[in-house]
Amino acid sequence: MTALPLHYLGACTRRHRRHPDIYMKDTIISLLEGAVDALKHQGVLPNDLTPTIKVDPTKDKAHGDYATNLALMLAKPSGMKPRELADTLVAALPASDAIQKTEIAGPGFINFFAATDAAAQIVAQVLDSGDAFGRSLIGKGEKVQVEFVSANPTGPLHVGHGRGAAIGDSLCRLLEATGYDVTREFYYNDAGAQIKNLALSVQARAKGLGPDDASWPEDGYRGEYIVDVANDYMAGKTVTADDREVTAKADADDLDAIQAFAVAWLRREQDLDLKAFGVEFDVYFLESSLYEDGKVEATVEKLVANGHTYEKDGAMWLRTTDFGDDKDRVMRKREGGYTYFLPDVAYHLNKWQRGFKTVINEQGADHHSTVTRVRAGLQALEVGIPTGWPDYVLHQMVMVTRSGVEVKLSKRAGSYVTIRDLIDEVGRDATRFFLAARRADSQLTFDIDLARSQSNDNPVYYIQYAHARVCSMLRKAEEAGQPFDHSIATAHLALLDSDQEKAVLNRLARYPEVVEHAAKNREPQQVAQYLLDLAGDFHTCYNAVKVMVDDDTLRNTRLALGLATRQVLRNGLDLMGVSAPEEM
RNA sequence: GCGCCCGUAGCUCAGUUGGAUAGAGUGUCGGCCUCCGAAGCCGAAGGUCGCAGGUUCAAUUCCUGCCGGGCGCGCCA
Repeated sequence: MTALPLHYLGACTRRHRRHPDIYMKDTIISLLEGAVDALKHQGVLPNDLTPTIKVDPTKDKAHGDYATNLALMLAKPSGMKPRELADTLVAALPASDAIQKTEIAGPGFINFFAATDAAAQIVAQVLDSGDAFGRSLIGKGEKVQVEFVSANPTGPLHVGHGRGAAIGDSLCRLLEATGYDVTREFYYNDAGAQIKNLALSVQARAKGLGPDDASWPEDGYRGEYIVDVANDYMAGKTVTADDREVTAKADADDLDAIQAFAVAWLRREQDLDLKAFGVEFDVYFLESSLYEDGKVEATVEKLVANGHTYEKDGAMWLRTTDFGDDKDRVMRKREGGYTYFLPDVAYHLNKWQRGFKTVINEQGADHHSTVTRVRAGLQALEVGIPTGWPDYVLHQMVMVTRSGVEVKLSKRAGSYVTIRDLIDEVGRDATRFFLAARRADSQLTFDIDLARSQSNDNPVYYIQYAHARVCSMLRKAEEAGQPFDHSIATAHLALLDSDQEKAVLNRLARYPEVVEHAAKNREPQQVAQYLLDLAGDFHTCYNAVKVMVDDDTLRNTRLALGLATRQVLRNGLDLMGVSAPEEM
């Protein structure tokens, strides 16, 4: 038995996963495969042809529901004119009840018009699957680690962290929905120079100094929260953060005690903000632990032993230029102590050793220079880590405007907009949606005035409103003594035959693919875009087709479409960490 | 100067990995509630997809070069 071409096997698994009876697109693909095979046997097409068959939903309903460019792709290798080949392919298509008719259009597209009852089966599929609709096992349970936010514990989280949190968490939800075993991880840089700066700042406040005093530490943190930390420290308070509890010594001269307290204080602060944002981590990884466990030293020794280091100007350098960097990097400073990048390498080695073949780091693009550096360091370890590991998702800067004026993001100035500000002013749902609904690699303008205006402009309300509308219809039906009857509804789905209803049906059918695509490309904004489209289709349909009619069959069938829409809206919103309210 | 990212309607942004007449929101103008929620719907107007080449049957999408903007180019993280 000869092996099947790879694409063919792919198509087989795809069909089995997606139920060709339900998913029109896969039905069409398998029909086209049948046609291609038939034409090969007839000698019309060359036998060694292994086309990747692409079927897309149409933009214009005049072009039917789905279209393929197959005839255009095969025109050259078959030596036929595109439209002629399209005719031949259509003639060779196996018979199917799912297709009402086909047309050949334009330069040689084949347009498929779905039979209404076949297309409408998606409603039954959605209702049967419920929360599981759109979920898949593509990831096969493979372990994936996503590191995101990873803010320094030196201040409250700002909008940039918020974007990272929204994108990172949504990405995790997408990966979970596609069958991956996801670990959410937050890396705390609690061992570097900026932490000493934090301790000095708190100490200065504890001694009653302010940023304008002559002895205020250079580059000290000026934010008001430093005062709060200092007051709590001097009051001998106890704070709990993640895994540890720290009680203040109330001694303004003990810098180590101040540092331990301040870090715990700010970690607690950040954790509370993240919780309010609906984001929770599985692992909080402390940079300091890498020193305590000797991981940093071990990493240095390995790099030295591999011969990738050298001494210069009293410092120790890593020859990262051997691995694609544009210049070598200092790993141990002249005055002793390591640069941040060394523990970074040690940390990522640790991720690898924990068995994560896929690691995704979600970070601000202002740190993109670390990408090459960390990868280079990992290569220099020579422990079999693949080139280009780990993956990165970098988000561009967030500019915040208020009253049309940019609000500067300056941690040192202490006047930046925090996640907490946004949650309090705009609400969690809107904040999460805004921050995750745009491509990570384009800059984002967050207009506080616009976002806080509680009404009209907010796209998330548009989606939530569609959800609440369906809930309202169901309540209405209950009140009228005509509760939804599932068995009546799903037996007559062919009644969903208006243009508006068909638009919703086609949109629903696309959801699993959208989730798969968004997860694969690490682009949560595709889910946001889809939800806006689905909500739009639904609102249009709602205005065009009256649901609460006297006819039991018609009413229940239309309710079923609403219910299926509600289910998909709910599933999609959940992927973004946004709630699906029953009333607004 | 070098590296990464971006440039699409007045504004904010999508564009399903190369498809047909480039979409949505917002803003402007005009319609739709004695009717399931008007936070909604319908219509109009608004574009040399930064510019110029190249690859292709087909380019907003891929390649090259410019122009413009952001970020980075620390023995900071």
